[in-house]
Amino acid sequence: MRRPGRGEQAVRNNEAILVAAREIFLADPRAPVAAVAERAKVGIGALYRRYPGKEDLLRTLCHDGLKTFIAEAEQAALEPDDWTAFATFLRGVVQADVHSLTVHLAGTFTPTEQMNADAELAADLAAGLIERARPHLRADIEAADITLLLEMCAAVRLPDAARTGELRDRCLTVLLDGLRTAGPLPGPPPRVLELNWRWLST
Amino acid sequence: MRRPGRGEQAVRNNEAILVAAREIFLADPRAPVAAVAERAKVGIGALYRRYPGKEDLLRTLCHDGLKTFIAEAEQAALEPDDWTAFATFLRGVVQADVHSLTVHLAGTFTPTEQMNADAELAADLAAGLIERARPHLRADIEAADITLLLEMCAAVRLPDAARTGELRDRCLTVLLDGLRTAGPLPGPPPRVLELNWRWLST
DNA sequence: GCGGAACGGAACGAAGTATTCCGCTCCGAT
DNA sequence: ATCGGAGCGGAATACTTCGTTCCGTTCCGC
Repeated sequence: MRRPGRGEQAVRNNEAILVAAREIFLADPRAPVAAVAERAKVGIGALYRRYPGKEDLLRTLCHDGLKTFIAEAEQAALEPDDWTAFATFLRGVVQADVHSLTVHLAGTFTPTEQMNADAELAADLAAGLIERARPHLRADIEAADITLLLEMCAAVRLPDAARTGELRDRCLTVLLDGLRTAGPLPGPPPRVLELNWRWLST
Repeated sequence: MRRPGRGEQAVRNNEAILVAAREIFLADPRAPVAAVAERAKVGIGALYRRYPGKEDLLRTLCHDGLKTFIAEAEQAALEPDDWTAFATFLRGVVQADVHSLTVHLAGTFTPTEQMNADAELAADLAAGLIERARPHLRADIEAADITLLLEMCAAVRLPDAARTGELRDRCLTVLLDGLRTAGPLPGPPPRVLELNWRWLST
């Protein structure tokens, strides 16, 4: 079912804009919309035809990331070995770079109802994986700690995306090994509200 | 040796501006200069009397961070136990939040010759501490890896500075434990040029 | 050929912000 | 008392930077 000419271009643009937006906004969350259009090799008009405004584009991007997170969690949950499931989950999420989106774009748009629901689902799935892995984890690790660790991995960032992935995997390995040791951790674990501050209005 | 009146205020402002600038620019590297003045309870004029332009302020701030880094390294090096020296160094640097400055402000100004020299000294001091700790570290850790781990800790950030410090310590503990385990790490370690890309001109 | 869907990108207007400028205040010396 | 000027505050200036709109053009499908 091949779409010829203009129609074909339109379909390609749909994709190209999202890919470009991801690259641009991951590199700089405050980048101008025009930069996305340029990267996508598309006129600004073509972009605004699809998204009523910048905020909608950001929202879509972030929601996509959330869906990826959920998909990774569901995928990893299929793994029978508890620790492997947990590690696979973390590696998948880190490689997908989901948290860069979340961390950088949080607060730049108001989430939809659907996004909130998905976020809750995502949290539940993650909690399940962590619970399964708990026997292998140091005693005082909580789910909220994992969020923090994921954000830490997202902080590893180079101009070269592929290399960034390699280095993140390297860092994540150190973290994972650190999660299995026995000693106590200092201070109380993060509370949910402490992790969600980016979303608080204003 | 008390300085009365205007002179007293001037001295206080010197400090107030730097403290305010640190807080403001750590929270948002692109914050307007006016925000610093407001936070410091100082007129913009008072600020521009001291720094010819925004870039000079940022440079000063970053250079101060570099000096802090050096001081922490020298301080930690006094510790006789190799591992304790290493851990003390990392905890000190993380608590001082040096890397937030580096990571966020890199590229917003051109470094002075003195800064480059200090940066080299800092690298040497850090390398010395890492070398001392090497017997306790997993085999394939390199100095450049430590830079990355410090940047990761800097990514932990909350509105409340004190709480941020607590959580960073928590995360750093996981990392430190991960650094002592035995397994191999995936991928090649970061190269120096990969870590310095933020400084490359435009 | 025609109509309209889709495009590209110039132009517009609202913000935001680095820096300048100037009138005012207060200290210290004469 | 008075005066000079160091230091201050913050309004005004002069741009720059975007988000968004608009319109002429292109290209299919009929």
